[in-house]
Amino acid sequence: MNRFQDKFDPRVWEVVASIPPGRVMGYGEVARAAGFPRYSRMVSASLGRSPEPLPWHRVVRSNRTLAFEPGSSAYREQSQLLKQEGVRFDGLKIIEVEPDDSLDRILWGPQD
DNA sequence: GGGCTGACCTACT
DNA sequence: CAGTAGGCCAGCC
Repeated sequence: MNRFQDKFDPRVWEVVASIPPGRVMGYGEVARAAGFPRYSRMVSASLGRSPEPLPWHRVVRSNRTLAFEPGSSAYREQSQLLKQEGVRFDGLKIIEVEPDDSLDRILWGPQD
């Protein structure tokens, strides 16, 4: 009964909520992580119907571009939210900021 | 049942 | 690296 729930599946919710700030995941990646390979389209449908506020802006296409039409209000909103978290853009493509502890190491020393 | 749609993906050219 | 083609799955006529 591993079946995607109508409207919204809590497993998708958990996966999306677990994406740390400054990092992004593809729709397909989220689907796999939630246990539903090839359900990328359902992930997008779920995000729009989430009952709770989710960091939906951290979910992007597998090619590292946003899923909205460039210039649309949704696109601007998502890109702004991502930039606030330190994500950089090279035109339409996202330059994912590495988990980059390089700076942390300089400031705080090796974590280990 | 058949056909179209969508915040998609992979493979191939 | 960009563009195209075919595949995927649930929801709604």
